[in-house]
Amino acid sequence: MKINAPKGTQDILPEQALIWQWVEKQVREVFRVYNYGEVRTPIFEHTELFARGIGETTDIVEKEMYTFLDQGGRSITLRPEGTASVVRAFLEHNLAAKTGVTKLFYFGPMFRQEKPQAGRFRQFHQFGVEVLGENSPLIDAEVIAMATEIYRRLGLDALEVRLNSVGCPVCRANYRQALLDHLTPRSGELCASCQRRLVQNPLRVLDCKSPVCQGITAEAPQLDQYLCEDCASHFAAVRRYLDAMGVVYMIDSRLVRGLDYYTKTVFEVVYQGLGAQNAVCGGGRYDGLVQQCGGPPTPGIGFAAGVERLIITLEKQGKLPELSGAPQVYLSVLGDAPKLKAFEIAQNLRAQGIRTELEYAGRSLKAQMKTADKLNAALVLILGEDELARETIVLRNMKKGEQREVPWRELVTVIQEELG
RNA sequence: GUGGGCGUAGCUCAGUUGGUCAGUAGCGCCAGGUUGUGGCCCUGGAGGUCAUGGGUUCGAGUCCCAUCGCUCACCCCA
Repeated sequence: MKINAPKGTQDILPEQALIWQWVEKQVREVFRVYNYGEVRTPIFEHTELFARGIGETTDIVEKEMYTFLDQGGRSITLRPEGTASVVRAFLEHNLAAKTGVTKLFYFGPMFRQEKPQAGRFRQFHQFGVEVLGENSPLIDAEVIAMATEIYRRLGLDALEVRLNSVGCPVCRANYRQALLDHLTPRSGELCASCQRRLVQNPLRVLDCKSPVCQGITAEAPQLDQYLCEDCASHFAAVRRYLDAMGVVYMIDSRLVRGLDYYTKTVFEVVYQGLGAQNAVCGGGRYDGLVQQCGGPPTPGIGFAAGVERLIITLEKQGKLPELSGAPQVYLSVLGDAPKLKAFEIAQNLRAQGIRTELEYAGRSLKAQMKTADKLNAALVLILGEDELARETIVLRNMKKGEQREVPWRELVTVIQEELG
């Protein structure tokens, strides 16, 4: 029986991997200039971390986690997101003591047991940042600007930044009550899922796609009218800074993200061309999370961006870069006698940093040339018995279709010239 | 977890109302047309239990059911 990759997972083959490497390089460069340090946390954690950090009643914790008992009977969970782990590491190593503000980024796989669809996988990859210990709205604006900078750098356009504020626990509670007062009398008209949301997380009714529910919530009180003075002025400052930096965004008062820990600023970057799963990046402020994870009161803000969705967007926009995995040199060998010498030459070229492929099987020259052509090798070297006797090798420039015989000792220099 | 669509060679797919239907198809792969030379062209070749298991029928890739897989959407999210 043939074994396939588990549902919702995928192999990234060499050709695709070039794109991944390129994306990762660009992303890392942005993080570098913004002075973020990388943190690599385990991909599994004690289940309790996510339960407490993300929120017991979120969909992620309730039904999407890969959880199992290890040999010692401890409950372990494959991380469904990055923030909880980063906060855990931040506290565990007391990073707050090292600098006033801690700016971290991560890049790696996440796991959620959902039914796969376009742009959604069970193992998917995110990069993201977390800033811990900074209250200033300036950092909110910087984090959002940095996210847009990444997409700009990758050449993407037509992305939209959606921005909102969900307030703090105090003003959100007030709003929640006001919303309940408005919705409860009309609960019978809401769609089935919203009737459930009304009990579990009323704010989520706001971003229901059902026209009926949208109609009802259109007349509902607006969250921004309930923000307390601190939250309102923070939100205003964030917008002011974004305006000043020239970041284009739209206020989306229905934007209420699904994770419990968000406070004040929330935002998403979406690309409409992606279908139902159109968010390429989501984040916000989480001023209560560190404390909830057992640390001192510490403000935090961050975002997470999906790599698969980013690459799909690149594809849809035709922005994939031209990347080559071709060898620079293909070394053809004719007959048995030159084999060892050919291997020596190949090893020498590799030591010089020249990407070199070697014929292993001893096929006909024609077959070897075809392979070299297929691999898109820039140069082909041919070593047969004649060349072996003369201590030379034939060097063929595949693009020009020209070739000449080169003494072994000049080979590296000549190749470097040919490769430009 | 719920619903829709799909499942024929490595890939992209033909395959007519069930009766040589298993394709001379394209690309790819291998070999040959050159004794030591690619891209174009020509010739030949390998490769499929038509996802799997039942059923209907004289007869099923073609109809029905189930299972599995893929896919899209809902839920939710990156």
